[in-house]
Parts: sequence; structure tokens; C-alpha cells
Amino acid sequence: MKREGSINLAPTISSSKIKEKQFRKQKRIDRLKNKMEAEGATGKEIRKAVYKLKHLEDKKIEEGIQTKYVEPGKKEKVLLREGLLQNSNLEILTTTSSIAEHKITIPEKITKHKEFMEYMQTLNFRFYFNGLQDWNINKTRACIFFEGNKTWIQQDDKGVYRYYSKDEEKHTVQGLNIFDLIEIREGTEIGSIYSMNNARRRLASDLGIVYSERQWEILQEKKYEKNIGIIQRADVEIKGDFPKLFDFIKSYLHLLGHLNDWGVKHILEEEHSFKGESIFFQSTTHMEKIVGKDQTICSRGVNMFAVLGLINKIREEDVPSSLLGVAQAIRGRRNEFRLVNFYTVPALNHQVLSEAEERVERLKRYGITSMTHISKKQVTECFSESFTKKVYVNPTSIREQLLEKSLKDHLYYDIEPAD
DNA sequence: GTTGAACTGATAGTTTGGCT
DNA sequence: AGCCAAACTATCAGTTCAAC
Repeated sequence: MKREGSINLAPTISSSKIKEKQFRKQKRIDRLKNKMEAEGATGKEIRKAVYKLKHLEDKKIEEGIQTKYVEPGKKEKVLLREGLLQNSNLEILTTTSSIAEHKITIPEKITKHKEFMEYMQTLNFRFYFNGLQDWNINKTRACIFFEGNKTWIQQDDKGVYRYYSKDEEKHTVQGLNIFDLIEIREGTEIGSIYSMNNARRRLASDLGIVYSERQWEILQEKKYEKNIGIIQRADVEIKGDFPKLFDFIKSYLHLLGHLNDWGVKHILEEEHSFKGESIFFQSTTHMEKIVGKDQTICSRGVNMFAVLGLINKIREEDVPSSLLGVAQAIRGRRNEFRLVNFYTVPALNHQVLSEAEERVERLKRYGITSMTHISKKQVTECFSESFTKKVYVNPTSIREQLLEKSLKDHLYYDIEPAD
């Protein structure tokens, strides 16, 4: 199918561009029609207004100045941040200092991140940002990101408030919701799942809002943070009570630290959890780049920690299918995703650590004195076949399961055109 | 000289996309 | 349809190097 498309590439593009413009026009007409109907306008009035708009849009298309909505993706958001910094306007997007006084409540039925995000987008966000409080709705002002752009705040027909910025020369409009604005303000790893999660967490914590999935997330965050603390002070926290364990893993503590750090950045939805713990994933080749250790070392290290029970690998059948879409969202449209391991991390409490200490002793009795000796065969001899199956799981292949999955569902992006 | 840890490079087995 | 390269998983043999 793709092959046929590429042969007729040129005509496909031009015809799709025409379709795109006509589609945009029609959507604008429909929106006008719905709005007028809702306001109780007569059929005659609507017909007149629709004709007028159609004529205007046709003229714009003919002159090549039809306004186009550009969905702010990673690239656009990075540019927006650069512009914001260049114009020294970061201050405008800081959180209002008196934010605690605004007692924002959310409907009780909201229990999930997704619902929270949908709801928060319908709030008039001016109260939240320090420099937007005195802005008027629908009134044009100078853009805080790009010099020369016209800007206004507007609520769309679904109730979502956005900061719109229009480039008068290119005839493009970008719309940013409250999470986009926070993401641009925060500026770390823009466009990633982490960045979007971070924006959500920031907003919830600034407003003091907790809902059930957020409660779960807070517990997960605490688990990871406590783990990271223990790993950082391992020469005290682990070495004292568990000297053999410490000796066994001391050279790879930074790898364990990294896994926890990666984990806390990738707490996804509660429905993507396994036995209550958040699931995350990372290839060992990616790990290699971040940790700075050879990929094969990372792989063996991961297996060592899995044998000791300081991390858990998730078997393919236990990976929630809903997570796979998120997995693809994280990787984007790049074809880099084939087989990968999924993980959960337990809280490194006394029970987990003493179990690990015992396992180190057992490994040593079976002649496994270091990480390099850990292999499927050796682990089976030392423990049991069922134990080995928990460590050496088949990496999960997700590609074919993803074909129908939508990226946007999981990235929470809204691509409603506007001008 | 022996030993062991850390690393390197080779290789096996799989899936996938692209090319012919 | 068949073949190849790439990217993922993994193990293992061999090298380097430092400590004892």
C-alpha cells in the first residue's frame, strides 16, 4: 500500500493539500453554524453568515493566506521556549505567588490523570501564571514568545482555554493549553512523556489537588526517591547490614540508581501498573548511552539486579496492552522499537535487602562470585527453573500490536484548529 | 605468576522494513 | 518471494590491567 503511494507521490501531496484546505474551511463553517444554532439564530441568518464565511475562506485559499493551525509538537515547543528566553519573558509564566489562595476544586468523579488533564484545560489559566492575570479574553496583544506575532487567549467550543499565537506572514496559528505552557516554562526534555507528566505534577502540586491516581503516583514517587537515597548512601544504608550484598553490587550501584531515576521519570498511568507498581521500560542500548557503560554490561547488570530482586522484569503476558501505546508514544514514530524489557522496582526495604543478601550468599555457594558469572544456566543451577523464568523473560515485541494505536490518545494533545 | 574484575569483540537467534 | 541490513535480545571467549 505504501509503495503505491510513493509512486504517485506528487499528485497525492497536491490533492491532499487541497483537501486539507477545503476540510479546514468546512470545519470553520460547521463551527459557525453550530455556534449560531446554539445561540438561537434563524435559518436565514445562518445561511447568510455561512455564505459570507464561505466566500471569505475561498478568497483566502485563492490568495494562499488561509490560516493554518500548527500543532505544537516537540520542535515547536523548543522554539517557543527559545523565543520566551530571548525576550526575557520567562517571568510571565511563573506560578502566581498567591496561588494557594485560589482554592481550586475539581469534580469528585475525577480519579485519573487523563480526566484531570481534560478538566484542567477548561480552566481559565490566567490566574495561574504570574504575568497573564490582567489579560483579557479574546483581546489581541503582543506575543510573549515571538516578536511580531499577535496573541490572544480564547476558549474553544469544547471549553479548552488556549494561548494562541499568530504569525501574520506565514498565516499560521499555534495554540497552547495550560500544560503546554507549563511544559515550555519548565523546559526539561520538552516533548517527552516525562515532560508532560512533569507539567501535570507541577500543576496538581501547585494547586494542592490530589485525586486517586495522583495519590498512587505520589506513593510511587516516594518509593523511587527513597530508593535513590538509599543507593546514594549505600556505603551506610546497605553496607552496614548487608555487607555481602554491598560487595557484590557496589560497582553497579549507579546502574541501579539510573533505573530508579528513569523509573521515577516514567511513572505512567495506574492502569499500566503491575501488582500496584508502575511499569517502565528501557533498552540496554539506550541505557548504555545514558549510563556510559557498555550495553552488554548493562544487560548483565540488569539481570544481576533481577536475580537479587532489586528490580523485577515483567513477563510479556503481564505487560498491560494499554501500556504498549504509551511505549510507542515515548519512542515516537522512529522505527527503533522491536524487543525490550519492561520493569518494576520494589521499595528497597529491609525485607527486600535481606532477601538479596541471602541470594548473594547462595550465588557464592554455587561459585557465582561476580556479575560476569551470572547466566541463565548458572542461575538455574543455583536456584530453580521457575526462578530463572522470572529473570530471563522473553523481551517484549510490541510493534505489530501497536499498528492501530493512536499516539495522541496518550500524549493528550488536542489538535482542534483555531484562528 | 595467579586471580579476578572490567571490558571488547564475536556470535546466536529474533523481528522488521526495505529493496529487488 | 526472497534476501539483506539493522536493531533488539542474549552468552561467551578472549584481552587488559591491577591487586595479591
